[in-house]
Amino acid sequence: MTFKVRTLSDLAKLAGVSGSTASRALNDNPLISEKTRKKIQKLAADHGFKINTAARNFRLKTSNTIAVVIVKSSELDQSITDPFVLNIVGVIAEELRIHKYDVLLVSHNIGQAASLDEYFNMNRADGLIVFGQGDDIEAFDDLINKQHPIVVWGAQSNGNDYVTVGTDNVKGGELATQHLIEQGCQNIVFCGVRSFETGLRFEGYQNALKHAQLNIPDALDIHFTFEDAYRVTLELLKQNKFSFDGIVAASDTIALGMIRALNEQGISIPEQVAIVGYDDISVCAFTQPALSSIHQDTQLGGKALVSSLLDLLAKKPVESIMLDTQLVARDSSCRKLNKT
Amino acid sequence: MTFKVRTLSDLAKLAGVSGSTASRALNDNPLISEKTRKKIQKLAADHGFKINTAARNFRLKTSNTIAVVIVKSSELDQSITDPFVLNIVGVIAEELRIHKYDVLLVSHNIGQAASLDEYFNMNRADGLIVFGQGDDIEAFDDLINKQHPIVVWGAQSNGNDYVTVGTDNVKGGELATQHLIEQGCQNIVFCGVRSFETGLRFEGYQNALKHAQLNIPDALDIHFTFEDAYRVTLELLKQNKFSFDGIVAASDTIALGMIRALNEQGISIPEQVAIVGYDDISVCAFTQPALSSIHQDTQLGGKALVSSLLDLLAKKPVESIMLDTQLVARDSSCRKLNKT
DNA sequence: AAACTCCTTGCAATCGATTGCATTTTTACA
DNA sequence: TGTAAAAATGCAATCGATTGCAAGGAGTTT
Repeated sequence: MTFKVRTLSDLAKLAGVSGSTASRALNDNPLISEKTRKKIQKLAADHGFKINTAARNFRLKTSNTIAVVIVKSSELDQSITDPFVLNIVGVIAEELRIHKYDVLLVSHNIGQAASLDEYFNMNRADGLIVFGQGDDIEAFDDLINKQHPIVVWGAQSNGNDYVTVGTDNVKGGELATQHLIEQGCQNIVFCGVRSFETGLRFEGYQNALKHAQLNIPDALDIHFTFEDAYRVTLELLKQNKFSFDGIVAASDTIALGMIRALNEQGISIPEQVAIVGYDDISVCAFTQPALSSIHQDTQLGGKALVSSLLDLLAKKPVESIMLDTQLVARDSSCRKLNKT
Repeated sequence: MTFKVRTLSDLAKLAGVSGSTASRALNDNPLISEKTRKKIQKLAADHGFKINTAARNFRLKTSNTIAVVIVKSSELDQSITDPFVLNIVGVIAEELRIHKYDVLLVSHNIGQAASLDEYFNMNRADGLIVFGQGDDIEAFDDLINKQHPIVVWGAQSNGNDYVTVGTDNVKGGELATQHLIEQGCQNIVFCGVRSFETGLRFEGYQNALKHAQLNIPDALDIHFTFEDAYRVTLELLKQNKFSFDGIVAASDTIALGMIRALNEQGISIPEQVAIVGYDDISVCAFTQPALSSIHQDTQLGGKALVSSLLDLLAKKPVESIMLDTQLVARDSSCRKLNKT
């Protein structure tokens, strides 16, 4: 029975060489002769020796880790359980695995004292992918130190100098609204709490309404959860304050919660109220009625985030990316128009 | 302008003490006088000094990290994008953050040579939370080294000697099936590819049918995605091979995909076909018809996984946990029964 | 004031892998 | 065979924080 080979020098002793040789051999360094290399590599494999990553990373001042940071703007912010965010995180994890990076999953309260720098100071991550620009873009921007390799999911703000990857939120808002207008809606409401990203969607929504010379009602403040959307909508309906014939929802979760409430109150979709969601999460195609939505591709988005970050890490110049976005029209918004 | 305080000895120099004193001061070690401690802590705060975690972890042979490992049994295994899994991962991340642990998110192909031991050898994780017992329970069990602090989401297998946390899958299968029987279904089919966990659900389903002396049709092999469920169901319907009046789906994603296909073909739910899903993901309450489901509580589950793991790390004795599970009956399965 | 505590602080080794430079071994060529 | 060049290997320092042990200093007791 051989003894347990725990460290590099254990391995070296076993092979009758020095630690340096063993180290270089395992790293396929050509300084070491082919023969010695093979011998040591075989020995390592036979004894199930695995390099101590902690020691290695420490010595090399690297972490081989990318932190995916989900910033919570408030206690009510449920981003970390939103299907869209979780889905894109899944894509990122898979993508980074291919590039041999570890993924650290972190949720960070925007209130907490520390900035995101700590992940670098503490040598916990080589780079950051950040979600959640939230509603206070300046507070958010302060978190980001442009010296470090960071990519943010979202949109460019006026003064920000970090790299972003996201979709065209203004266009998304426009597309959704235009589509409803084309379906004959006259009184279209925007639903979703204000954040930097939803603000842009709201802007697009306003553009479309102005262009069609339609009235712009106050937006409904709804958090990004089924429950809140359901609650708020039901309340309005019961109070007879729901006078809209079209809804642009800031996310699919919101749209689905609203649909539920509308259905319960016997309001037909899309005839009485047409509705378009946002994100195009995978259930959309499978709800009843199927939910029209603005498609944000999680595969594309996740991969773009990763490749931009890898470029930053490689010191290559990186531009922010705005991915295209498009409307996927389904039953929840498509009226069979009678042309009279 | 003060110079950048990067290391502990930078800080020590600045304070005019030795590195050891600085280290102890920051760790609130009572060996150091109150006065010195406060002084150094203030200095650290003022200069934004953060301990280098990599160095610290290396010295202390800890990682302060829990790896959440999602085992893929095959290329078709989409676990990492399944809403239920992602949701519980979100809960775990939040919970571990409270306990000051970092979360490493890993997806691991069951095929790949290395066992899960590597995460310990390489000092990357202090403990593991593992998802995905898959279909080959022996292959899975081989991955788990009982010497290490590991908690698995799922069920106890015959020979396994690791700690599991999960819900009562047999009971879940039974509940769903009994419910459908009570609703008057005579020909109930089980839908979902075979895995260790779904096998147990299938067992419960069989128990209920046997008890009611009903026929047990062959289960339908469907992967855990909307798309596959939709495709398979549509195919059967078109070939007139869909002769069931009740469906027990192994997951909600499967149920939703099937509902979509049934709807499209004009089959009414629950009148012609009643259906119960599994997991009770949050959309269930908001689909149309609302989906009946077997509730698996992600909050409870996530917290139980974490607390069991923390106990293991603290060398406390830990028993596997089987959480209770229950049926949430909604429109997709509740017929207005006419008692004649 | 000597002797003895007790309280603070510093010295130096340690964790395991990597790497610049020095040293030894091998090869090549005159 | 002698010697230079090339190839292979080893020595020892290094990354930054922690900690057992030693040492310095203040205070107390007889």
